[in-house]
Amino acid sequence: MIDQNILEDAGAVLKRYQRNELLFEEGDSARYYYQVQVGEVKMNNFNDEGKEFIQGIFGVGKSFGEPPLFADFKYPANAEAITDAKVWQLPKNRFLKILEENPSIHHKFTSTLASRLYYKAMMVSEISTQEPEHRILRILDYFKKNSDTNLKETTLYKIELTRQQLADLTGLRVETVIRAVKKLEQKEELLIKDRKIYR
Amino acid sequence: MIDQNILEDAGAVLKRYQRNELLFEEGDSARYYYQVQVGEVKMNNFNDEGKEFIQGIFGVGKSFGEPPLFADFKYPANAEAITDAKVWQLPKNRFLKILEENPSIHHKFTSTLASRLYYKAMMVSEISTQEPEHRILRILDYFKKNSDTNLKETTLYKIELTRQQLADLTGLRVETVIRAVKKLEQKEELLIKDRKIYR
DNA sequence: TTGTCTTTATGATTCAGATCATAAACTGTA
DNA sequence: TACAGTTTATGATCTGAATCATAAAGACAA
Repeated sequence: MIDQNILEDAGAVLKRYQRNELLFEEGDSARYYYQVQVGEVKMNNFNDEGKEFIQGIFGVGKSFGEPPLFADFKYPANAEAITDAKVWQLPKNRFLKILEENPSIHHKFTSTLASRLYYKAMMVSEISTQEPEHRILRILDYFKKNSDTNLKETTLYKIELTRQQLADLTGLRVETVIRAVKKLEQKEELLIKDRKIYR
Repeated sequence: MIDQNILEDAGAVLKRYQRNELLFEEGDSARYYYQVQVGEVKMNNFNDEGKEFIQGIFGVGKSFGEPPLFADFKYPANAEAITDAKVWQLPKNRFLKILEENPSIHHKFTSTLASRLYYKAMMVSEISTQEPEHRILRILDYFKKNSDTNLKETTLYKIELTRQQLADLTGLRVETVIRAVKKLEQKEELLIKDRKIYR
């Protein structure tokens, strides 16, 4: 995340998007740095049959879609507003200039990329070798650990994801997630209250 | 990749490993920067039933295991020598000092991380939504495109991976890879000569 | 309060890829 | 040149998650 004042000074524009609106598509050239001011944005892929896979969900203060600004490739996924949103948009060259002039900001982005690699390494390994219940617990724990609200390990964390989103994040089907979540509730690995999952 | 002279000046040590020897394990703290001088190293995970997933294969000149040096987390996977190998090993703080003092090197690593994110985003999406043949073609094309030997798109590229490695990279079983590869040969999407795959 | 959309729920059936079993082809080496 | 280990190959069977079908519960707006 880059400080709002720095963004404005560099000439960033605050764009509005409606729920379900696309910010960019898989295969597009990367021309801007994006940072969420209000709302939520997801990055996703669709296969030939229309099955969705969610690469990541980005909330307030989070940036996304930077990798192609650092290396030379097209977007590997789409970006879509999950809710109505306001998103800072800064041209690539100005973004890179900020990094050049601020080694500490550059370092923070390197660190962000490293964390995302960690998440992806975890997910790809889970998806390719682990069963549904295992995958779901893993991602729940990841979201809990990386939530902004700093809570102890023992306190319950409310998962702000639908069963469908959990499915699209873990490569499962929504029915499978529903059934797995119920089993996990029976095993007391999680709690369901008002249809919401707590872990 | 960091220039050998810079590595030596910074006090890097060239370590020897035998085929199948472990360099570090999942869960270990990251204390060194690693760069392959001779041979090949893979990073992998095993699930409870012992099924392997290969996160990446790193040949001569390639570095690996840097992400936890930038952010604060444990290794998400093991590192194992595929062949007898010599690997540069440089303590974390000296590695970070090199980056601080050489913005261009820092930028190159950011770019490397971005490329790896691209690979992982591709693989996780493929594995979660695509069929075996599709997955295999995707990874073959990726290896072809990223091979050191610069060849045209039309020339044949020899895949230096066993069926088992392809399976462990794509989350499939070796029998499934063998069968899928044969089908792809029939469809003339690839060529098999002396059991080797060409694409 | 009616109607539309989204989300969660549940049972029945199907099927692709995993698993199991077995062996041939090749590689390296003692 | 025999032998142990690795890699590729192939058929038979199994199984867990996908798929299909259907509906109830909740959210939201008109």
